[in-house]
Parts: sequence; C-alpha cells; structure tokens
Amino acid sequence: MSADQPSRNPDPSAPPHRYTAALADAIETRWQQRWEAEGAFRQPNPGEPGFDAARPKFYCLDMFPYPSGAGLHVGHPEGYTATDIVCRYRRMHGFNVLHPMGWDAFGLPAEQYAIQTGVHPVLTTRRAIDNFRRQLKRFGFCYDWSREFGTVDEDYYRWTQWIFLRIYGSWYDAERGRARPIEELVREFESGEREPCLNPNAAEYTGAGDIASDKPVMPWSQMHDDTRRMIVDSYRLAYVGAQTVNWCPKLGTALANEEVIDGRSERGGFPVFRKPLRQWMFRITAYAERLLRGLDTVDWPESTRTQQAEWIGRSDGAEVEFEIPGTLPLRVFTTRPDTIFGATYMVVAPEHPLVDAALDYPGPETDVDALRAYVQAARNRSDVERQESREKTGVFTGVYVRNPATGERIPVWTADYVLMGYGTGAIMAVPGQDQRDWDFARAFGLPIVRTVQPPPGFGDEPYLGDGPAINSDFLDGLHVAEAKQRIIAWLEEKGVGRRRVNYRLRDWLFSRQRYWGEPFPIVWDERGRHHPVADDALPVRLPELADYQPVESDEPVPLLAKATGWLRTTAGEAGVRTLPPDAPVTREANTMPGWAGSCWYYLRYCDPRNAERFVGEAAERYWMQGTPPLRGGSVSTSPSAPPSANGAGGVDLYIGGAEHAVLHLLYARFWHKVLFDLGLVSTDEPFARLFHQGLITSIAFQRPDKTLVAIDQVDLVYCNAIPKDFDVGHGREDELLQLPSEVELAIYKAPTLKSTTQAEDEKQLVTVDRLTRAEIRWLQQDVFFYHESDSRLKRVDPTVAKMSKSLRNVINPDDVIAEFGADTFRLYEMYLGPLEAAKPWNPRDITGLFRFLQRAWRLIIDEETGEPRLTDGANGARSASECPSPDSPAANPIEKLLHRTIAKVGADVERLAFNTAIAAMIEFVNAATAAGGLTRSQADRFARVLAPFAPHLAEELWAKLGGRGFVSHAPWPDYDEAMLHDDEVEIAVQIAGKVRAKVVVPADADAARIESIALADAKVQEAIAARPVRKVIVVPGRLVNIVVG
RNA sequence: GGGCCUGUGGCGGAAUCGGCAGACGCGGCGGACUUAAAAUCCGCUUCCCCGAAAGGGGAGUGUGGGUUCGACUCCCACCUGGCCCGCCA
Repeated sequence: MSADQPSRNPDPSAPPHRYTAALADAIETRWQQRWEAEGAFRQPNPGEPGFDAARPKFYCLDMFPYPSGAGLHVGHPEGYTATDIVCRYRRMHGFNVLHPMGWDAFGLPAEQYAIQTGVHPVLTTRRAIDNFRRQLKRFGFCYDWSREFGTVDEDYYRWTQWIFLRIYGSWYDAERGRARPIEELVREFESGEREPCLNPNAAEYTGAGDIASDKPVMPWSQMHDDTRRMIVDSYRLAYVGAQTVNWCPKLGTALANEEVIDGRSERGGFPVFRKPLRQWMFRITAYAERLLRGLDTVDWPESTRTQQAEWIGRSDGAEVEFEIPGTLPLRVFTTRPDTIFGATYMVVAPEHPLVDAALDYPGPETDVDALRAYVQAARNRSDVERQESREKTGVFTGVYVRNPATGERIPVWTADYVLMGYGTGAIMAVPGQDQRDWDFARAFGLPIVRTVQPPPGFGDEPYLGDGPAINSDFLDGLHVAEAKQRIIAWLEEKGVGRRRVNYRLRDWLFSRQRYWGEPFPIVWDERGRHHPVADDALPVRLPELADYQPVESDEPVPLLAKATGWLRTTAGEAGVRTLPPDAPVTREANTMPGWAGSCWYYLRYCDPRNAERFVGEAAERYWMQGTPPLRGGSVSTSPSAPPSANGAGGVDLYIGGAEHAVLHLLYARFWHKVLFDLGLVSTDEPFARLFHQGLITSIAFQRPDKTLVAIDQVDLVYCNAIPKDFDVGHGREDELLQLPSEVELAIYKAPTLKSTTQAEDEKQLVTVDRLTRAEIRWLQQDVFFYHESDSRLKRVDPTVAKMSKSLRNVINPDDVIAEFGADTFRLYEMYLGPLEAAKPWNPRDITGLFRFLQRAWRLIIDEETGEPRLTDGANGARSASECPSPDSPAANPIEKLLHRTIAKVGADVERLAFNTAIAAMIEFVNAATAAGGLTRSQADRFARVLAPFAPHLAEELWAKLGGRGFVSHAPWPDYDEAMLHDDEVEIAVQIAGKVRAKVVVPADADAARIESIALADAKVQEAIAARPVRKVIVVPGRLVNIVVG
C-alpha cells in the first residue's frame, strides 16, 4: 500500500489493535504469504503424493481473464469472489477442490496496442499478466497457482494446435451421429461400404443444391488422387472454404460487420469491399442437433440456453423442387409447405447460381442490364447495409418455374431480402401468409392468393396465424399443422420434395490475418494442397516479427506472410510426413481467432504440466467425470472405441459473464463434443452447471434530455437538504435553481466516487439560513446539480451507467483495497445484491462492510491488548445460574443464534445467495456484541463461518484463538437441527386479511389448537366485533386468517 | 419487428413453496462519549392522518384488471428501464 493512499482511521489516539486499513493490509499480506509458502491451496491430482481419494471432488471454474494493460476492473473480482467462497466452503466440507486460474492472452487488443506503441505483444502481455496475477493474489483467492498457464505459452498452444489436427482429421458420421477419424472414412470408400462422393451434408456444397446429388462416376480405386482428396476434404470437420468477408485493403485485414460503416472502415474511414476469402472453417453445423439437444442436459441459466437454441435456430419444414424446363429444378426451403398453393412467385438471392445462368443465357423477358446492375450493387453491399433499409427492391430474372402444386408457371425474381447463406438461397414467395413476401408483392404488383382463412374482420395484410386452408385443392379445410403433414407426404410421393430440418447456425470461420494468435499446424505444397504438421513436430511456433503493421494490399495477405524465413520451408523442416522431406512448402500464414485458446483450457487445468498428452486420462476422468482414478496403469482408448457409457458430467460450477452466453460457450461445447466422440474426453458436455454474474455498473448523471454527463466534466454538487416538495425546475433546460429567499447554498465539489466519510475538504452541499447562518436540513432526498458552461446551476439525475473511461466512473480495485482491505472488498461486492443481478457500485456503502469486520474483530479481540476477549458462556443468558454449562444452550440465545447462522450461511452459499449469508453474519455479530461477547467455542465456530467470505481476518482470529493449522482447512462447523426451532412461536392473526393481533402458540400446536388460542385472544375478539366467523384458515407456524361475515 | 430480464422506502436490497412487506447495509435524524471533531456506541427512520405521549387509524411492492380466505409472489393487458437477436423463408 502506497504511503499517500488514504486509509481508514488515521487517528493516532485509536486503540492500538483496532481493525484499520493498515491492520487489514498487514493481516492480509501476512496470510497470503503463509498460504503461498505452505501451499495451502495446492490440490494434488490422483496418483500424486498427498492426494486423498476418499474425498469427493469439486471442480469450480472461473472464466479466465483477458489480461489487458488496464488491469482488473471491479467485474473480475465479482465472479472470482463468488467461486472463491464456494470453493472455500466446499473445501471445509472435505472436498478435493480444483480451483484454477490462467490467462486468455492471445487476441486483438494486445496486437492493436502493440501497433500503437511499438512494444511487442510478448512484452505487453507478460506485463499485463504479471499485473493481473499480483492483483488477484491480493484478493486472497484460493487458486491452485501451480496450475497457472496462459494460452500464449508454447506448452499450451502446442496442444491447441494438436486439437485442431484432431478436428482436421475427423469427419461427422451423420448416421451414427458422431465424429470419427478420417481414416475410417477412407477405409469405407476403399471397401465400397460408402459411395465415394462429395459430402452431401457439406454446407459449402448444398447452396447450389446440385453437386450433392451427383452420383460417383467411378470406384474409389480408379479415382485420381486429387479427386479423392477433394472428396475427403469435403468431409473434414476443419476445411478450407470461401467466405465472403468485408475486406479493407488499406488495413490489410478482414473486418467484422460491426466494424464497417457505410462501406468504410470504422477506424480510418478506408473503403471496404466484399470479397470471397479462402478461410479455415469448422463444420460446427454438423453438430447443430447435438449442440441443441445437449442444452437439455445441463444446469444453465434459462436465458443462456434459450440464446444458444436461437443461435442454432432449428426450423422444421420441407425442401421443395420447382421445375425449370430444360435445366435443374430450383430448390427451396420453407417452413410453410402448407401454403404452397399460394406461392405466386419465387425469389433467389443475388448470389444464387440461377442469377448467373440468367445473365449468361438470358430469356426473352430478361432485362440483362437491369439485372446485372442490381446484382452488382447488391453483392457489394454489406449485410449491415442490406438490413438498414426494409424497402423491398428486386429485379425479375426472366426465368419461370412450375409450381408443383398448382402446375402454374410463376416468375423468378432476385432480391436482396433473400440471403444466400440460409437454406438454399431461394424461397417460394407466399405473399398471403408472409409479411416480407406481401411487401414485395405489393411493391411489384405480383398476385396475392390467401391459402389460410383469416378470422372475420381481418385487415388487408398477410395472415400468419392458424386457420383452415383455402384455395388449396386437397388441403382445403385442414389446419396448418395437419396441412403441413399432408403436403409433405404428397411432395415426397411425387418426388419433388421432402421433410427437412434447417439450422440458422453457420460454419465457424476460424482463421484471421493477424499476428497475435496460434499458428495453424498446416503447410501448403507447391500444388496448393494442405498438409498437417505431424503431432511430434508441434508446436508450430509463432515467429518473431519485428514489424506487425498491417499489410496494405488488394489481396488478403496475413501478417505472418511477412516472416518470409519462417513462411517458406521444406516438408522435413516443418515436420510434415505426407511429403518428401525436401519438398518445398509454404506455411499457413493465417492465425487462429481469439476463441481458440478458451475452447479447452478447462481441460488443461486438470493436468497442466502434462508433456505427453493434452490432459492425462486419469486426471481428466477424475475432475471432469468424478470417476475414481483407475488402478494399475492406463486405460485403452482406441480412437474408434465408442464413447464412454453415460458421458454425464463436466465442470461442477462455471461462473462468468453473460456476454459469453453464445460464442465462447458454444465453441467450447463444439470442441468438447468432437473430443468426446474421438474418445479423448469422458463427458459429452464440458460445463455441468453454469452461472452468470451480473454486470457491476457505476453512476453517471443525466441531463433532462437524457444525455449523460461524465462525473468530472461538470462541477457536481451533492445535496441532501432540499425541501421535499421543492420544485427545482427539472423541466426546462434554462431554468435556474431557485431556493426560498432565506436560504443560500454553499457549494462544494462532491466526492461522488469516493466514500463520503473520507472526504474532508470535499464537504457536501448544505443549505444555510441567511439570517442565522444555521445549516438547514430538511429532508432525506438526494438532489444533484452541475454547473453548465455558462455557470448556471442545473439539476441532473443520478443514473446507472456502464463503467467507462469517457464517463470517468471507473473504479480501480487497487484503490479500494488500499482504503479498506481485500476482505472488505470481497464482502462489499458479495453484499451488493444477488450475484446474477446487475448492480450499481456505490462507494458510500462500502463502509458498512468495513464496519462489520471491525465489529467482528472487536467482538473477539481486545482492541487494547490484541488478545482474545472471551466470555464464560453466560452471554445472553438471563443469568449465569440459568446456564450451567457454557455452550449448552438451551437458555443461551447467542448459542442458538449461532446454530441458525451456521445453517443459514451454509444454505445460502449452496444457492449462491451471498448477500443474505452476509446479512445473517452481521445479525449474529450485532447480537453477540449486544450480549457481551462469545465463548471460545463460539468464537472458534464463528471464525470458521466467516472464513470463506473474509478469509484473512478469519485466519487471524483463528490463530489468535489458538486454532491449529489454517482455518481454511478447518471443518465447517456443525449445527444442531433442534436449535433451529423455538418452543413457542408468535404468529399473526388476520381478520379479513389484515393483521389485527399476534398470539404466541406452542411450536408443535396443531391447527385446531392454534385456532382456539387465536379466537380466545381479546384483541381478536374486539376486532371481530361480534360479526359471525365464516371460516378460519390456519397455517401452522405462520398465521391465522379469520374470515368474518 | 421479435425474444428475455427488470420495476419494492431517500439509496443498494430482503421476503427461498401463495401466508406478518421493508431483514441487513448505506444515508438521515436524535442521543452518549469528547474542549471540539473524527471514530465508536445506543435509539429512531415506508408514507399519510389523529395524539403531548403511550398508542390508534389509513394507504402501500410500476399501472389497470383477474384468480384466492390471503398476491411483491400466480394469470391477462399496459407502461418504464435494460440486455440480446434481427428480412432466417
């Protein structure tokens, strides 16, 4: 703690052993050193010395941080404190606890920072990690730091690359519903068991709709090697595909849609083009159904499961073929095949092959110039731009198809509201039952036929609801669900359609043109074919690069292409066995995206130093599945062995932000399922229980027009003395504050983000009587003002806002720890409110938790001597003689309350309700203080209850009380169930729903007895006032409700 | 446009299964201690009305309806604030 930091209680006259910030700092750093020196939280693995197989396991994971140069913000310790409390609590219950921490350190921000400052990301990342580690250790979190690693460590990304190769070397067997090694596919082709044709389920081939149905022209053995390769590659779970991206030549990189504004880059304003780019893709779509179904097996927040399900976006419908005379049919996907009789025209995406065909071989009605102009304009527009305007645009292609249901010839249009990336890139337009089709038909004068009868009085708009079919031949009268079944059966019978499930999920674009990421373990030969680097040649190290400025180019050039010495090598040098050693090769110069490292880090924590395997089998099984370690050597896991029997399990508790609800959690599940299918991990899902901590927000101020005011941009004033019915003129911008004439304002700068008690010269706004100079305090209402630039005083309202640099409302955890200590910080964040809720940081409130720790300390420790001050057990008893044996308790209310506190805190920790657990401890300390103190046994047990929350203070108390070892290792105290119940309870008596009296009844009284006691009560009789009693409801232990006539 | 969440004193929040609304903390007010202040300790603190006080009465969990002996809690509609997804056929 630096000397100029403010600290609590600087008063030298305070007792020498008061719990001050300085004492907290001394206690906390001392215990942190002892924990570290003695390896207090080191958790051995099965088979290691000190491992206790008799204990149950608990794997509790935090989302590891991206170590930015800015250091921790207050959101990090929120989730980390929560898991820390649960881990400490479970450890005290005798669990083997795996509680690791590491660094998600590859990624864009470090690289951007390097570009700006010229400092290499290796250095900035190392510095940021050191700072994060220092900050986290200062919180006293019980991580097993011996398991720490970063995703940038060669020992780690070596295995990230290894897993990539496993995915690359796998295909998804749709019949068996799981991934298998690619060699098994090749064997099936060789044996003739499987027809050697392109993968019919490959997204990159289904768009056009034709290739997939091609039958093989020759057996596998006679195929050219390149043909075989193309077929095999079409099955790989990692494949090279062409994806249209936003390409910015000036920045030399592809940009996300969010980074492109009006066709220019958000940063720099450089032009951006849509360009197909050769990219590594993951066939995550193969897992769509598994990823969807798995959501039912995990204990996750409902909202997150819903979000993932919607992201996957399953829709059930049909694929229908519309005949085009003289060529292949146009295939569409629809969720409403029942409306096919109302399909009056077709629309294809501007990128659809049919459009190109129409341009190359225009029909008599094709307006080639208009079509070409429209298509070019549409293709160059980004998705974002396409969505900006809902105005329907489009051009007729000149092509007609035949509606298989009506037999009618209907026109094919192209329009950019149809997307090439979904379904088949073509739709049948049914304006009668679809808003978009309706709008389009209206705009271009196309016919509208209703095929579902709308309810009477329905307006001039498409009808999306249920109703009997009309104008639909044999479907007429059927409701939607039944009509769907009937028409699908009909389509299948006619051979022009089939039932089909479609997913919104797209394949995962996995390569970036950046420097600061994992290199791919792939090389390209001279003929442009990819080859894997052999497992034993890993890692493919990220080359040193002095210049990581983006490459300015019209053609995509990944940054690693600058490392020419690294880039061009030979197969032997690169460790590629599928080519002769002297064959020249070019390394894959793309890098993996930031998500890669976080897809499997939870597995590495189980066994982070393993040099032979990405995670040891026994360790993985023990921590992920809970299966006891197997004796007598290794288990055979042939890659093709079926997945282990149940596959249930995963990380027991995973806490992190909801911003990862979809991407990280979906990507990690995908990798995990591939590893599971290959028999490399033992569970089907990685995270059994997931929880999101809420965002910690801060304050900002809002002008009447709702614009936000940064807290230091204006001269803020804090006031709690405005008369409550005083109108401060909120409504008009230019209205000045007008106070009654006898009042003048004394205005001081407000200490908005510091605790008010520390502010000495930063006085609050007060109102002063002009005659007497006396301070006037009317009421308890917070009113805030600021000086506008014209120096007029105006009112602003405090509001909740995200912490941001621009609003100057960011809290630095280091400052808070310096002022109060880590234990207070931990308690404060946990006391703020429910863990999952968004909560505003209010510096004013921190002091309450600090005072609680002070009272807890003073309850047990004499502030003069620093030694325990304990009572003989008569505390709270009516008299010492009534309480013969110290903690026995019947007559000792503090003992009873302690039992209840132990029970309450334990139950609350289990349900992650830390705020109410802390409230219970505060109540206990207050009651015990009032009662005069605790016995040694009570103090001992209380220290253990406090330990998960304020571990440093608890260790200090424990040591002073003569406890052995660490309180962190002490068992959680027991409670006596009998102590939780009173002999007598006070229950409320309601007359007609209003509480009119309270009566005391024996706790075990039955309903009839309670009723008679209640009715006998004088107040009750008075309230009934001789009205007839209609009914009496008795809820034992709660209340009596008397219904009168 | 769709989906999800949210709304309780001056503030953060509590009420775990439909059963005494406001636990606990902050802030505020009053008191003790002190030359004084800070710190600490004690008491009061949802609002309104009556009362010197003890006490009594009424209202009350965003708004309006409903179910129920009883609703912060369940149902319907609406409003506020927030988050997510968006022409997904």
